[in-house]
Amino acid sequence: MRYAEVAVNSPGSRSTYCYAIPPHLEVGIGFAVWVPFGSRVVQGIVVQQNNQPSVETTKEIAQCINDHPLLLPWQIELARWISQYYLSPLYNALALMLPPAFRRKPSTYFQAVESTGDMPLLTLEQNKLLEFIMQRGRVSLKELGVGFGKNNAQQLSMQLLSYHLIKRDYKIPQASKGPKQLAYVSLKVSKDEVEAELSRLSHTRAPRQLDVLKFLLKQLHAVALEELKKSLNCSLSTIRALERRNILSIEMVNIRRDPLSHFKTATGLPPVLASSQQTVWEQMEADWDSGDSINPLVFLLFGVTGSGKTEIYLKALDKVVAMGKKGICLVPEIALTPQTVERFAARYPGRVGILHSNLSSGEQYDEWQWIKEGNCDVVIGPRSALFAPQPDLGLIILDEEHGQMYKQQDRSPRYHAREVAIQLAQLNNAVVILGSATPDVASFNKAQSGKYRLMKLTKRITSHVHNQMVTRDGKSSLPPVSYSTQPAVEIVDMKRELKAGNTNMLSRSLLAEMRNTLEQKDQIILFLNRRGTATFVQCPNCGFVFRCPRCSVALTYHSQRGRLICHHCRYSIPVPHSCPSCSDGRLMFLGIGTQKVEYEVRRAFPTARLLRWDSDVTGHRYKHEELLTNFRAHKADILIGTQMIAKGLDLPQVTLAGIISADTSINLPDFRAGEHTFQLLCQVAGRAGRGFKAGKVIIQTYSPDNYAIQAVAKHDYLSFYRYEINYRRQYNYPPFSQLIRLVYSHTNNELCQQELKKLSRRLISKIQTMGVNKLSLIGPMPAFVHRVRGKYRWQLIIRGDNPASLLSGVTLSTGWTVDVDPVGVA
DNA sequence: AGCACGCCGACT
DNA sequence: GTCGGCGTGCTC
Repeated sequence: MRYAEVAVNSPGSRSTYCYAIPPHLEVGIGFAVWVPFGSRVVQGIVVQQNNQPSVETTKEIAQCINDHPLLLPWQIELARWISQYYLSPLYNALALMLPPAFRRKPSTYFQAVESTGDMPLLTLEQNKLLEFIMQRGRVSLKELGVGFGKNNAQQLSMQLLSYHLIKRDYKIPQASKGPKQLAYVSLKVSKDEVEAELSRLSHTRAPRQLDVLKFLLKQLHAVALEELKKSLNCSLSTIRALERRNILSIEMVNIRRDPLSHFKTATGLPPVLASSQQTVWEQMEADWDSGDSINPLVFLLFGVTGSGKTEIYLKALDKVVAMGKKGICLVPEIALTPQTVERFAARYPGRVGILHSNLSSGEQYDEWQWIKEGNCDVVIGPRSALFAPQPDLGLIILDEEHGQMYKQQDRSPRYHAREVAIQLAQLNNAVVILGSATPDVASFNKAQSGKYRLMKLTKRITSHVHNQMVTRDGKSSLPPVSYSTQPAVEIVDMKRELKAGNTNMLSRSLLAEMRNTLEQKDQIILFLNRRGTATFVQCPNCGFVFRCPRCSVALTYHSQRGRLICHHCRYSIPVPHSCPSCSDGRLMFLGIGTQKVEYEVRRAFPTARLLRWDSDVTGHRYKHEELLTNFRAHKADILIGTQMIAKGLDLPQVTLAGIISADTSINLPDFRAGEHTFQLLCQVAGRAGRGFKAGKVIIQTYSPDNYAIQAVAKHDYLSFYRYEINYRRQYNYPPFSQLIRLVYSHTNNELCQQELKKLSRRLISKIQTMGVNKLSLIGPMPAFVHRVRGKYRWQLIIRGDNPASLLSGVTLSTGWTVDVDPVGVA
């Protein structure tokens, strides 16, 4: 007998379970299988095979899900690393690499059994259920739940099962997603035979059949059945009649639902590299080719916005493809980076794969399969695209490597795409390129210490992306590459503005620059990181603030819907007329949001055309692209938006970027607040002056002396970095230590605190017995978002060289989540 | 995730 | 005295 170690799809199962492999099953490492687990049947992945069982009693693997292994050994190895590093169940890590729509849930069925011995005494309800089952023959648990109540049906059936009056089996649903198929019609006989048929038909009363044959004769390829019916306005029976006589055939053909089909891709020629790019590329190639390089070879491509990083990515991809290998390119958010996709698609027409959750599950399935078959030279997508089944992986690119989106926050495994990418590259002997204008402080630190190769692109190249889209004949010439200067940045002290009597959220400087820009017929973007007209509603008399009863965060006023909305759980109430606490009717709508800015701008510039872009603009898949296209086509003068407008947009006609308030992000209770502010402001600032005209940036703030804001004004990453890295060293924050965040969530706040205290005490005593280990605890404290969906959240952070060591042997009860290398305050 | 076991409050 | 709530622990 052979045995398999199986990672099963059941939360909390940290490692694997041992199952016997029945002789008739062809099972090996990487196979997906159905296994009995407790009273259920669950999906599992075979990660190891042995001749001896690892436990005394084993069950047998029920069934294989596929007739071939789904995962390769190196993928299992990668999953093991993720599981170990991020302290997540192995199955969760493996699940990252499984095909889309792999997940299935079997349903339980019951059948009555011929009773052999004495009938045990049954309760009334048990009898009723048994009779129901006997009547129907085979009944699903779900059906029983409808008639008897879910819990009741569960219990009763278990009782009957223990009396051996009924038996249980499972029905595994069909794989939900297969390739999409379309019916195609093609002629089955030679041209001469068709001609003969035509003349025969012309004597009969079958003009429709005649039309169909004539139409098909003119076609070179098979015609989609629907298309044929539509263009000839004929019915299926007409076509069927011809099929019956073997003149034509109807066949199902696999269709690839191409998510790039809506892109009008013109083939692009590689442009001549600017000398700054050339220098960097030569250096990279030298490192790359000098075989003795470390594995994996990681480049940190540090280049200001508009310095031409994408062209370097394409060069690297060219090189990898020339070696017969393929690449993966990660972007922080695919919906917001259509330009990157366009650039790759233009250079590799038909050879670009796209994977992201906005695709329908059918599209995801097709794309996954398409990639697995080796059809894509590069796969572009968000962090999950890292697990695309790209064969012969030679290159992994992380664009905007500092992006917070690269960390999976909401569910286990809470992995960071950068770290996993490096691990993945090591397993495949691939090269990693981390690109950023404002690298993660930890990444830059690694580059400084020589763990990564630092490549600098310091010069800004005037945008020539649009001219680069030349036609297929490639005759149009490229404009000469030129360099442009960084935009001038002005910091406006809003305290002074207030003292001068301007209570408007738009400072005098900003208004003046906006007027100027509009006169020049240039474009403006205004950046703000909040949404809603007012952040919160407060009573001027007693100070009461409207808060979400479940999440404890202030409710946000949305004028369009006329409601106060909780941004965490979508709880909402109609706009109140008076204070519920003191009945005062003079409620204040405080704070600023994109809608409020829009209002103010309209008042100041009534004739300017405005576009507003915030997270309210969602719903449609291509809404973002549409909005961007409109703005780029200069159909509006001013774009007002949140976070989203900061992300890698190339808007050549924008010459003014205004940051309404830099303070929101800088005051967040997070050790990375400075870094995030710097990165955000740099990105916004980078939007101005990407074309041939010089740009201008205005930052409004109440803390004009803050180091991050000062560094943005000087376009000086290095001075920011030096300040930041000293601060991190001084307070022993990453990269000088590692953090693990433990969050406990429960409906009872007191219980939460107790649980935290319990664990905290236990960990403290463990630190003492382990000896001085440079380990410390931060907390317990309420999580930044203290209450979500009716549950309170408290957290405890372990800080040290190896915080995971403190958790070995510690089993956390349900309600705990573990986040290794947490980011943000979420 | 389910499902069973086990320990404390409101009912006949 | 029991029914039933949920906190806890286990599943090869």
